[in-house]
This record gives sequence, structure tokens and C-alpha cells, in this order.
Amino acid sequence: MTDATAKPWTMQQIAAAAGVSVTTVSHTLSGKRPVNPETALRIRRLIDEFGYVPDAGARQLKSGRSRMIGLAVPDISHWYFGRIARGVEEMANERDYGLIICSTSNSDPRREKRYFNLLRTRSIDGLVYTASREIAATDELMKIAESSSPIVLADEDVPGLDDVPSVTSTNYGGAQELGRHLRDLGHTRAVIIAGYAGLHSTVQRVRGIRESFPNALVLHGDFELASGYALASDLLANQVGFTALFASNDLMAIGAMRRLQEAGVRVPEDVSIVGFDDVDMASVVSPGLTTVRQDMLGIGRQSAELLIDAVEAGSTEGIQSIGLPVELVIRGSTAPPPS
Amino acid sequence: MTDATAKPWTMQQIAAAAGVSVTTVSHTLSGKRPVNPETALRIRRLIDEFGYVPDAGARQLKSGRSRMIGLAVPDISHWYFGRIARGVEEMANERDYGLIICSTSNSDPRREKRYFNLLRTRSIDGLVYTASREIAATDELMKIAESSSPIVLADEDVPGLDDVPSVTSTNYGGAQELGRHLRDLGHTRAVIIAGYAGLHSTVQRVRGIRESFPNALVLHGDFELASGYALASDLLANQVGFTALFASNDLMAIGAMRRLQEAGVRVPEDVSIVGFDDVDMASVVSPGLTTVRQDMLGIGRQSAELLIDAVEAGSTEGIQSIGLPVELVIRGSTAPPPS
DNA sequence: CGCGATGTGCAAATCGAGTTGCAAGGCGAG
DNA sequence: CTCGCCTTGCAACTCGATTTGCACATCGCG
Repeated sequence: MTDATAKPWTMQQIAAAAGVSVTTVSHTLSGKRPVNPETALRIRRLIDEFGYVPDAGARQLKSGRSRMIGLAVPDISHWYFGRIARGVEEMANERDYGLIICSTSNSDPRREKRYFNLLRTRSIDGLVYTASREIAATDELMKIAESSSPIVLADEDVPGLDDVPSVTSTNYGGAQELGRHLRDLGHTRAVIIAGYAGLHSTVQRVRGIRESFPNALVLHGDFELASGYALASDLLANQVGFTALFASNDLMAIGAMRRLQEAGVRVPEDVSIVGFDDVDMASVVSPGLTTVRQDMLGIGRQSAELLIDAVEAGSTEGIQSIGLPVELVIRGSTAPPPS
Repeated sequence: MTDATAKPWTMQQIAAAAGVSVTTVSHTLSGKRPVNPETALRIRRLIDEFGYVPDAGARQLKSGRSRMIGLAVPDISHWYFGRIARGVEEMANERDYGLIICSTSNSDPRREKRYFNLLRTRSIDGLVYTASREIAATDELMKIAESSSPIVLADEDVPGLDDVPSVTSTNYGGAQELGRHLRDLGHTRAVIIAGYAGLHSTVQRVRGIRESFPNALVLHGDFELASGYALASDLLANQVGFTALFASNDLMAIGAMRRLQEAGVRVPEDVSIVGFDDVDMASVVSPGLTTVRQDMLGIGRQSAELLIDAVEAGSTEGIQSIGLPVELVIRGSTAPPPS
């Protein structure tokens, strides 16, 4: 194996090989000045032959743009954020941008500083920020937002960042549909296993459900399967009477379902359970989980699109936030309550 | 909202504010030449106050390094690749590198060209390549490998790239353990739902299982749940007699399990099923799936580590490939065969 | 007092591409 | 022949950080 420092070609060398000046080569590429078609062809052929690609660093230095965007997510390995990431990556690729991943897991402040610095150092032209596990904006985030760096919030609105465009699901509408579905089946006594209290989406979902079940008991979990399991244990231990269980996401729904089933509670005969998200697992557990499908891919795609629009316009001025429609998916976990 | 083109500070401006030359500022930062402690302090204070960060493009241009690495994966939203990505991201972050995601889904050649160009343009210093769905190296990959750009293969060896260091699971060993486990339970008639034929990991896993079940029937799927489901249908339709079913990954195992259960086959009483990977879902389905846990996080971490070592050494010379241990996880889907 | 040894700052060059003003050569049309 | 247009080259400068050669201190010590 030879050394890894094989030097790439420079524009100089291409120009020399073609017997023209760098000016001409540059203009052939940019088209900002007319170039004789024959010369252009010769140059292009040499570029292909040599496999010349302009140096990204030099370009970035001159233009002030890196053609990279960042994506800040709590944990890229989560299904949920993975879908968002894929959407962002797709759109970035379509618009010819690269994608840099910034993991915010365990909200280490040093990490946070590090990826906001990507904006400051101009390593990225903009940032898609997914704050799905944070109640409020951190100081650092506020500072960046105030400096008017191009930022788009994906999946979750952040209080205090009202001027920053966002792309979210219509949580309220989805929750309404879930509520009506179970009310129409005849349920009257419901429990809600919600997400973090204070999180915008949590508030919306609880509100939507309570439109049909004004007195539903509300518990708060952390979106993980274990948390649904534990909260269901609490419900059983306290002999809470209910026939409908709303969980703020599928993982908690599935955790709760397991716990209830282990206790001999039949789903959906004794208790109906619904989730939110429509993860892969929702259709695999038995019974299949009735849920609300969120278009995470779409959230990713649209966030990236808004962001790149803002980057290329040079401002987020006039960029509208987007609410994406959701879809009720009825499976086997819901049925009329026991009579 | 003000305009998004708020200019970052330059070193020039810091120097001017401190009443010194850029040289001095640069040297206080790099420490490559002694600087008067008082002056240094004054400069540092100004840097903090202004929030100055050196421009990435300029740095990259001068140094020839971007302090970014790339990760090429088929689909970032898959659990499997998401775990790898997280591992890579963690290690990159620890070594103070950024991570650029290159999605190779649907193996669009234009996409492929695009992320290999990241290497050529020096946007990234090296690439972690996950070829888990490809049998052979593409021309483009061969070209890049020959050009001795720093590359590490993660999760899957690629035939023809023997000089490129790789980090993989010990597929053979894991499959051996699975085979022995079912043989020890008393099974004698087995079917293998393998991955893509020709894939290195597939070959290893089949070999490992066949050590215990030399005559096992081998079918090939595409790693997706639906494919396990469909192949199980085929088995049922053809009345193939077996009491043990090996799937090359958990998703196919779960798909097959569902199909068998729908047909009234009891798991594990009538048929034992095992998978590979230990995905989240494996512990959620019922019965829980016996499987082999792969350390995807570790694969990601170690790949990134090898890569960064190679980048900083300037060559992949002397970098050793790694095989990561796996662990047999016994759950409810395996039991002695019906007598 | 003077010598070398340090410490310290400045100006200038460098990395590779993008851009501009100016000028030169070639060509066709009037 | 000349005017104007098209093509192209040249030289110079920009982007911002890093690094060099050079020079001016200042200090200790014989």
C-alpha cells in the first residue's frame, strides 16, 4: 500500500496541461465568462481524465459557504431520529449539500458548544435542530438563534424561539383523532402516559386527547419502553380503573402493553392501548398497535428544504413554519370497552 | 430578525483590538512560539469576549486537513446502521473530528460518486465504508482504495479489498454458538434463512451453523422482515420438515416467526427460531428471540478509531483489522424439539 | 563593556480557487 | 480599412490562518 498523501490535482496543473490559463479553466467551470466551445471541451476532457475536483477548503474560504448543513439530534441510533436524519440527508443530497451529524446525547454542554461552533467556524451553512428531549432553549442555542445563523427546528417547537422556523407534526390534530377513535368505541375512563411535561408536543397531545376525555389521568414518562412498563406497573399497583390507555409514543405504549399483558390484562378486550409515531415495532407486536403515523421522513426533508432555502436566500426572513399531517392507523390494540 | 450574514470576527480584528500582529495571536493559540504571558492573557480575553473562532475553510486550505471523516451507510434510518453511526460519531467526537453522513441507499452511482468526491475535494480526511448490502466492490470504490485514501471497512469485508483494514463481528464464531445451542437442545433438522448469497458475513454464518447441521437447507433473503415472512411461507407451502430455523438477522427471524405462528405452528414448542443482531424488537416479540448480540456500537467506534489513526499517521500501513466478539443471548424462542 | 542567548514582534509568503480590469489578437461586417 | 465583437491571457488581489525569515529588543555572564 502506497502512502495516503497522493496529492490531488490543482487547477494550475489542469490549465498547464490544456495550455491555457487558470482564468480560462475557472471560467469554463463557472460559466461566468464565455469560453470557446472547443477550448471548453478540451479542458473538460482533461478534468475528467485527471479526475480533478476543486479543493473544498479553498472554495469555502473564497465563497464563505461550505455547502454543508448540520443536523443536531439527541441520538442518531434511535429509530425516530434516524428517520429524520434520513429525510434530511435525502433533501441535502438533492440540493447538493453535505450533511454533518451532531449528536446531542446526554446534553453534554461541551458537545453542544462544539456543534454550534461548526456554525461559527463556517463549517456548516446552517443547522437543523431537533430539540425533542429538551424543554427549553439553552443559552447557547439562544445566542446562536439571536446571531441569526440559519436554523430550522425539526419535530419540536422550542419556547422562546418563536422567530425560528420549524417543521412539526400536527400533534394536536393527531391526538384529537386518537381521542375520538376511543370515545367513539365507547370508552369513558382513560389514562394518558405522556412525554416530558412542558415539551410542546406533549402539551398538544394531552390537549387533543382531553378534548374527548377531559378527566383523563396524566402520567409522564421519558419516551422509552421501560418507562411505559414502569408506569403501567404503577397503575396496576394503585388499582386505577381505566379501559383506554393513551401513550405519547409507541415505545411507551408497547412497554405498557407488555406489563398489562403480564398481569393478565387482555388487550384490547379489557384495555385498549394506543401509541404515537407508528414505529416498525407497532405492527409486529401482538396485538398490532393502533397509533398515529408521523411522517418523520417528511419532517426531515422539509426541515432541510426550509434551511437550505434560508441559507441560499441569506436570511430566514419570510420562511414559514410547517405542520405536517398525521394519519390514524387502526390495528388490533383498540376495541370497545368491556361491557 | 436581522440578516443572517453577520460576519464572524477574523484574527486580524482580534490582533488589531489587542494592538499586536496576527502572528502573535496565532502563536498564542498554537503555542508554537513563546508569547509574553501578559500579552497572551490580553489576547485570550479578547477572543473570549468577541467569541472568535478560526475559520474552518482557511484552516483546511492551509493544513490540507478538514478534521472531518465520512461514514457511508446504505440507510441511516435502519437500526443496524444507526448503531454503527452512533459509534462512529462518538469516537469522532472524542478525537475531535466531525462526521459527514453519506447515504448509499438504492446504490445510485451518482450518489456514490458524490461521496467519494468528498475524499477527493478533501472535504473529509477519511471514510468509514459500510458495504453490508453489497457483494463486490464497485469500480469507484476500487479506484479510491487504490489511490490509498484512508478507508476502513465496517461490518463487512469486501472481496478484492484485502489491503483495506476492516472491523467486523466474529460471524463464524457466533454462528457456531447458535448451531451448538440448537444441536445441544436435540434438534437435527434445520433450515437456514441466510442473507445475500456471496456476502462475506453470510458465508461465514452459514458455515458456522453447518458445522452442527451439515445438511441444513439454505434459503436466501434480503434482511428485511417481509423476506423472512415470505420465505417461511415457501417452507410451509412445500411442507418442508424442520424443527430449527436459523435466520441471518433478527428481522427475518421475526418475519418468519410471525408467518409460522399465523399458520398455527407453535414457537418454540414445534419450531425453535434464532436470529442474529439482537435488535430492540428481539426482546419485545413473544416469545423473545434467541439471538447473537453484535456490538454494532463497538464496530462503529473501532472503525472510526482505526480510520483516525490512519489519517493521523498518514497511511493505513500497519493498521490491523479487528474481529469483535459476539454474545449468545438465549430467550424464549428456542427449546428442545417436539418428541 | 560586550558577547551570545533568549524572547518577541513584524512583514511577507503560502495554501487553491474565484474574480476583475486591461489589453491583445482574430474575425467578420460595413 | 476600420469598427466592434468575441475569445483569451496576464497579472494582481481576495478569502483567513499559518509559518517563515528577519530584526529588534533585553538579559545574564565573563
